[in-house]
Amino acid sequence: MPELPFTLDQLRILKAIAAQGSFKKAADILYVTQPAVSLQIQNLEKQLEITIFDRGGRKAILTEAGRLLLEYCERILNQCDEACKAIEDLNSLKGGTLVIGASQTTGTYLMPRMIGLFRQKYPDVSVQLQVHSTRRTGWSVANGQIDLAIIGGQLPVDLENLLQVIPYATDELALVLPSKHPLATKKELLKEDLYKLNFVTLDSQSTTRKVVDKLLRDSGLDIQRLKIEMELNSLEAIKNAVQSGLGASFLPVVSIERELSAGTIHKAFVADLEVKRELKLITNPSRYTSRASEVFKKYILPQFASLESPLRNI
Amino acid sequence: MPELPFTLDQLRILKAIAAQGSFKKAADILYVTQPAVSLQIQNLEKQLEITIFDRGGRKAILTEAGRLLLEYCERILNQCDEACKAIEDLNSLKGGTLVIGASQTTGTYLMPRMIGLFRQKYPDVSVQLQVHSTRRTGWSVANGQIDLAIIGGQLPVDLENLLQVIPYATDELALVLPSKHPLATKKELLKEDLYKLNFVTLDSQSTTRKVVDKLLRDSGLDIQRLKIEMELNSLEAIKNAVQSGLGASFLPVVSIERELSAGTIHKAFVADLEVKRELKLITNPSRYTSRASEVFKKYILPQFASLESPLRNI
DNA sequence: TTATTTGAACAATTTAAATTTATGGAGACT
DNA sequence: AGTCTCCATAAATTTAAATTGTTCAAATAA
Repeated sequence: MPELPFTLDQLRILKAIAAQGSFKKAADILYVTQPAVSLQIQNLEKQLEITIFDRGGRKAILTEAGRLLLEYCERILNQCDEACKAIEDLNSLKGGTLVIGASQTTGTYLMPRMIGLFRQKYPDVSVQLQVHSTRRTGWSVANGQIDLAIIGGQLPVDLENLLQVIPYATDELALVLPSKHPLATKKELLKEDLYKLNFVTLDSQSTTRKVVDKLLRDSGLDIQRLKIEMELNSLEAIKNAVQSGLGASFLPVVSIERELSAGTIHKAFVADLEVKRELKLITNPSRYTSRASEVFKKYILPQFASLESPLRNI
Repeated sequence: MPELPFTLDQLRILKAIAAQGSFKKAADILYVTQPAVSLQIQNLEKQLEITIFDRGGRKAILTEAGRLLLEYCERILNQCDEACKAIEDLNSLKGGTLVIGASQTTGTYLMPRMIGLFRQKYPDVSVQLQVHSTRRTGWSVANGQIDLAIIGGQLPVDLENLLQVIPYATDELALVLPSKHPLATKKELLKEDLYKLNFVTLDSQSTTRKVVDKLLRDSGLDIQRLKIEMELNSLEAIKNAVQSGLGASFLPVVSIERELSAGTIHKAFVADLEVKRELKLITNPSRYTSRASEVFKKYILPQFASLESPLRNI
């Protein structure tokens, strides 16, 4: 109801006249006819109940009220230009924020590399990485706090239906032993051998632990018979424990690349046992996808995706 | 040429939706229908090539780009409101500037009182007083540097036609003597007595001086025979000179009110001689008249105008 | 001076844009 | 499921703005 007493077009015209000192020249610059300019200024004067220009002589000269209005006019138009520029920057990825979610594993070992690559190409987009449980990450994606996320665990069914879940990569969980362990010399272990090992595991709440337990059970192992030396809540801590000879563990291969090449840890093969989990990309299809998110999904993720991932076929 | 990518109305709608969290509620508040709101936002999104709202759920939620735009939006709309307020203040005389011109005499003795009265009623209007020669004042009024002026001299003819000249008041130029002067005792002087006096006058360039000379000449006096003791360029200086007994002078009565009542100066009457000049109000009819100027002319000036002035009949 | 030019105002017509009415579809609440 | 709310869409109407053509006044030039 509180009608605005002027339009941006009118302000633009006002500015042009003030700059040119003439209605006609302003009209030429704005690519309209002179009467259009006259009318708009007349409307402006009528609505504000002021006289803006002295049109007596050859030049149009601002009145006091006109000068006052012009000041605001310039400020307003400047703000408009700035707003446009900001929006353009956002569109061309020269600004904005990308919020990525990840589980402990991917957040620690995969994301830093991806984000590095992204920031190299778009240094003006700030990226935020949120490492949380699969469950919490799922909810954050659902309500828009996170643009996209990669998870390794299973989503609650309600979220599963709400979100777009795309298979992204296979994360192998390798059995690792201290490099000086007696069994480290064997080329291939048997499942039975596992019962002889002392395990250092993640705590039983963690998604990764649950996944490992399930896969071992599925392959016919009795996980109750496995000896658990200790439970830790950090992969790094487990790695250190294994390297110190405290026991064996199932760890994501991405997390032990460096230790393997340094030879400080041993990766064992177990016959007829593959402990693998699917990493999945989750997004919220019912929400706006930012340009940054779009680009990340299209150009960054595929470079790290496994060959079978749908993301490869873009 | 560079078309604006949005209108103030669109920004207003954007703000309302953001505040209400709903297209419909925003429409209600703005007293338009819901489709009008939807269409405008769609136009905005199309023109800026961004998505502004996530319309999935029950609430309309801003996207990142939307939040960015909203920031600017609020700033712009605030500036608009401020501009309106400033203009309103100007209209209601809660702001603005009034520039008044005056000659030495009126500027010194009359204007301060008038301006005081004006400022008492409209303390928010700043008033500027410019004391200049009649000629220069006339030109300033002509080209709009001065809103209105009161002059005592004769304008050049070209200006006379260009400007509106209204008789304002009669300024009597009284013959004043040192109070101890021998002739100060006489009830009435004769014109002949003037030749016996030593005069302290304004310098010959001043308008007041010219007016006095002309009037004396018109009344049959030979101004060559008048003895001029000295020429000063300030009325105050002349007053002091007269009080010190250095000579006589013709001074505007308005400038010696205080001295007369204090008895430090003597006002003499000369038979068959009236030295009076017309003070005139000049304005520029072809220029915009500010509200302040209007009010000053209408309500302040008449209180000091002589009975015959047209200003009285308002 | 008169003639010519230039800039702004005015009126009527055309063109464009925004709003409304009416309707359909998707999600949320009972 | 059924209903309700909210937003999108389409066609029609209303409203506003731009253009064309013309007049008028002031400034410039002959």
